[in-house]
Amino acid sequence: MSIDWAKHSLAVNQRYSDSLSATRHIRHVLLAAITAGDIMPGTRLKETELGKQLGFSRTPLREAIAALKAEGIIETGEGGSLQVRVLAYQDIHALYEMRATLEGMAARLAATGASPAEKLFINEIRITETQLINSQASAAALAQINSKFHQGIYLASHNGFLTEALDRLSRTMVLLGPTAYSLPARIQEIALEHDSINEAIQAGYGDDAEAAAKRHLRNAVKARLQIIAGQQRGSLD
Amino acid sequence: MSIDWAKHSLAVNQRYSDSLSATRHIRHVLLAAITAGDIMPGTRLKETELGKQLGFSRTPLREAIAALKAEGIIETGEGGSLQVRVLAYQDIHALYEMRATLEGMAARLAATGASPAEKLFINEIRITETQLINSQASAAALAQINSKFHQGIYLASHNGFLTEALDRLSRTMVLLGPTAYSLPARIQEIALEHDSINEAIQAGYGDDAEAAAKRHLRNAVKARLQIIAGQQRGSLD
DNA sequence: ATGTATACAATTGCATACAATATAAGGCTA
DNA sequence: TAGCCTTATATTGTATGCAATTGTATACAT
Repeated sequence: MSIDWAKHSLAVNQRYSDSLSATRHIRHVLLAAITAGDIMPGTRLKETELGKQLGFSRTPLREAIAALKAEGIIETGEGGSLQVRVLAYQDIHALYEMRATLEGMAARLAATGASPAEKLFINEIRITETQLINSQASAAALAQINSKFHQGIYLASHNGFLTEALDRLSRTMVLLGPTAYSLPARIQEIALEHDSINEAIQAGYGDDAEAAAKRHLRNAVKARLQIIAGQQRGSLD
Repeated sequence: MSIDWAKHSLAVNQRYSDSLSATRHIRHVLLAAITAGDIMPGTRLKETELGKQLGFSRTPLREAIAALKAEGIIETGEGGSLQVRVLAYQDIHALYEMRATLEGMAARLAATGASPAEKLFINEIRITETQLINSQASAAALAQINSKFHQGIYLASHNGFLTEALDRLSRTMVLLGPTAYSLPARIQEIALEHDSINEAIQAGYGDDAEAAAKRHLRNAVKARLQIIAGQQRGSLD
């Protein structure tokens, strides 16, 4: 059975107006497929097969994979075979620990150094988020606005390396599976936590912003563990 | 005029016992050449030329470059041409700001979570460093032991993502040119700063370790700015 | 029946060949 | 002479083919 590559491919083409090179196109499509859960961690990827399915030769495919390997999304298994990276249990803690530190840093920098326009922008996203929650939007829509909120803070930090590191972590996070928005109880909590981050940023309180962001992430781990506990991972395999 | 690739190639082969694939070999050689200053930021890299000089075809070369692009060491200029990344002045601050946060985090985690063996290991490196300084070792030797000291702390943090992020930053730092060990006055300062980091780690004081690491990095920026100011960058280019 | 060796198939790694695009030079016209 | 279009060259992007390595199945021996 095969994956619906056309869907992801189309989405990427729309987003980038068909202007991407094959290598970059493939990279985005693979990330989209992993994010969507079409390819699970541990899945073995065969170059010839993938190339045929995606409609590209192996050369750009291999370049895309080289980039994803450098990012830690794809890893080489035994004997050089390719597979989607499998995160160990303790990796989850390490991942969130990193995010807590970096999100804290970003929130602090946004609070102390964001321009008025950037603060307005962040605040606006917060308002939209509330509206979406109240109108009971889908988990996907909420995840998207959540992503925008955080992204807005990253950019307002005015630190390209920080932004890139956080983007990278986000891409790695997709290996963990469904987002916290699959937990109804968590949605309201997230809104409140975002609120305190936003308020600290708007007021320009660096310490508060950092603390709020760290609290937010600590709670996120908790939610994540709950999700994992819910997935009964059989010992077969 | 050409670069002495054989030297770097040999060094890589020795370090990895010729066991690397062409792609990885090339990646290491390119990094070594950039670190050594044989290829300066902004230098245009031509695939055909590089491939011929390195003795590999363009395919593994391009894969190595794809990985380095993903890491932000190589960038694509106008029209898809390749060049070694050029860091802007403000990038330097962003880079050190990131390192300060992450080194602080690593030092804290090392202080609170390192095993006795790890603490001993870090302490031993510190002792070796002092001996090297007293025997007036070369800047290269000092840079190497410095790297070991920091690496030891990274590993003791028991956080793979943090270690990787810091390694990545270190690799990006080579784009800045010569290390701070080219400043004689800075050498003693570094030793003292390392000492306070080490002491806090040995004592298990997380807060102190983080603070000491951040101080260390703040002073490092200062030294870096001094080096940059020393390089008269004429507008002749 | 189980363990091992060998042969075969599948897959990755690398090299060469071709296509598309950008850069630069030269000539033409205003 | 300046500006622009054309063409030639250089360089990157993609495809295909071959070699080497690894995984797997089958047959044989213990």
